[in-house]
Amino acid sequence: MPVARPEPQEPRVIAHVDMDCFYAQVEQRRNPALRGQPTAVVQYNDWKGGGLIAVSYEARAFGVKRSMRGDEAKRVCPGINLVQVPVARGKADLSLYRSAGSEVVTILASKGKCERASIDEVYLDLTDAAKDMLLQAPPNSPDEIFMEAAKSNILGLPSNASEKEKNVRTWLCRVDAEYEDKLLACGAIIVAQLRGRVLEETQFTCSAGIAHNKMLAKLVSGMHKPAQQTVVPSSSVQDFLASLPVKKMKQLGGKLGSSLQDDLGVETIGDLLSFTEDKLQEQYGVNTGTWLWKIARGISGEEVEDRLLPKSHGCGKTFPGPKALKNSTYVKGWLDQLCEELSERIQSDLNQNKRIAQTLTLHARASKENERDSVKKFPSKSCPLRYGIGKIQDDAMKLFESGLHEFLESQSTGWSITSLSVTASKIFDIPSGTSSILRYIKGPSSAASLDLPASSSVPEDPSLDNHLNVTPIHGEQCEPSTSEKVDAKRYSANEGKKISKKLPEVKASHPRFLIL
DNA sequence: ACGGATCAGACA
DNA sequence: TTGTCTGAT
Repeated sequence: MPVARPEPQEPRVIAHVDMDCFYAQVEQRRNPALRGQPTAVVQYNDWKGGGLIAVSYEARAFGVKRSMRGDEAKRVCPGINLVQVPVARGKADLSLYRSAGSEVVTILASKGKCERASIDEVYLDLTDAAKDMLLQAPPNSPDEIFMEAAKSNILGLPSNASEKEKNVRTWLCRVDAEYEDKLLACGAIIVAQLRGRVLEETQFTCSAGIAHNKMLAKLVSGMHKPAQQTVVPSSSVQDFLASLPVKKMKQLGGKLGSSLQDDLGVETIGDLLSFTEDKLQEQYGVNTGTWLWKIARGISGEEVEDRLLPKSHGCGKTFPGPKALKNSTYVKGWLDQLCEELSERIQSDLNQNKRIAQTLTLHARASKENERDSVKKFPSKSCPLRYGIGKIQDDAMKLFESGLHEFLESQSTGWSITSLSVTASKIFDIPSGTSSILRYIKGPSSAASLDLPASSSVPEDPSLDNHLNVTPIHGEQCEPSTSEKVDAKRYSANEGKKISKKLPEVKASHPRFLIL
């Protein structure tokens, strides 16, 4: 459920930057023959030509859409180039796109707070940069960047097609503008500059929205695509929201939005204005109620987080229909593959970013045969994460077995798994520099204390994993793998509570580690 | 009999 | 805190 955040007093300048059909651009950069050609990226192509996950604008012109199948795309656009997502260990491997996304983030983070919102999107807080510009070089002259910014779309600005750019130019450097609008104008110039750098340095185009909060920036970043940006002056907010279909608002694309339509007869955000805050709270609770009341008025206090890296790493695969996994041997095989990729990714995160993941979670979907609509869910399970491919594989399998027993408790003859995933989460920075903060303790086998190699290089070779295993200290009985049988209780929440009472200091912003 | 693979965040 | 659920891309 959405929650309202306290609203900052000072006007902020927030941008949402969104890469245009990102995976398609990545493939077009990789293979120049695809540039300017209708192109789509598909994953797996054995069934109906695979599923489209990105469609170039050349292909969209033919009516090709995401969520089409490769076969269908070929029908509406026979000349389309279908590029497959790389496959590794029998599953789609997105690493190519992840690293391309990192290239972009690195550039976009250079002008202020930057939050990685997804593999191809960021939010920026450009308030300080915009204020600086306003003091030192307020918009006026026709330099190059300014000319780019002049191609912005200004929401609510009357645009006589022919005079549009002139209108935008005058809007951008109005001397009599409100302070807020001047800040936005500076923001637009900064974003134009950043997008220019992204294009120069990566060859990728992106679109952006510039507004006073994240909600509005996000709403308009996709309004003019590709390779364009849109500004939302305060004066245009009410009219804009008034006619905006509720389902278009972030967080209202699902059940909550449907409930607004079905239960309250709300079709547009503007319709929300006729409800009191109390009424909305009564319907949806205090948090969601006040959130709804505020977004109807264009108010959103959500801050841009300073975070360039993901908070978790997950690997998963689905096994649709006939491909469902029907015994533990198959499950083990696929789980091993997934864990191998996961291990590789967290190992890179450790080496490159000095971050350690603390929790391993297993997720599965299952169906039971022979049972009238058995919609019982397969329970997800987690445990302390121990580094090293073999350990992760062992632990993941134990988690699966634990979940499977619970799943089958009621009864049932046959089961089959239709999706599997493993996730590493609770990722902490390793405080660098003064290693005195860190307390590394050798495991039970030997009792000396130990430091991370000062060179800061951590072995990436998986074969070395055995020598360096880092585990959060409160994962005391961190091994499901030592013993022959593992009781599901071992993973229960109670254990953790006891331990954290014993060691209250682990609640600090960084964990203490055990090296086995 | 799932668009698929990932992510984030709120709630109990 | 774990696990569930929602929502987004």
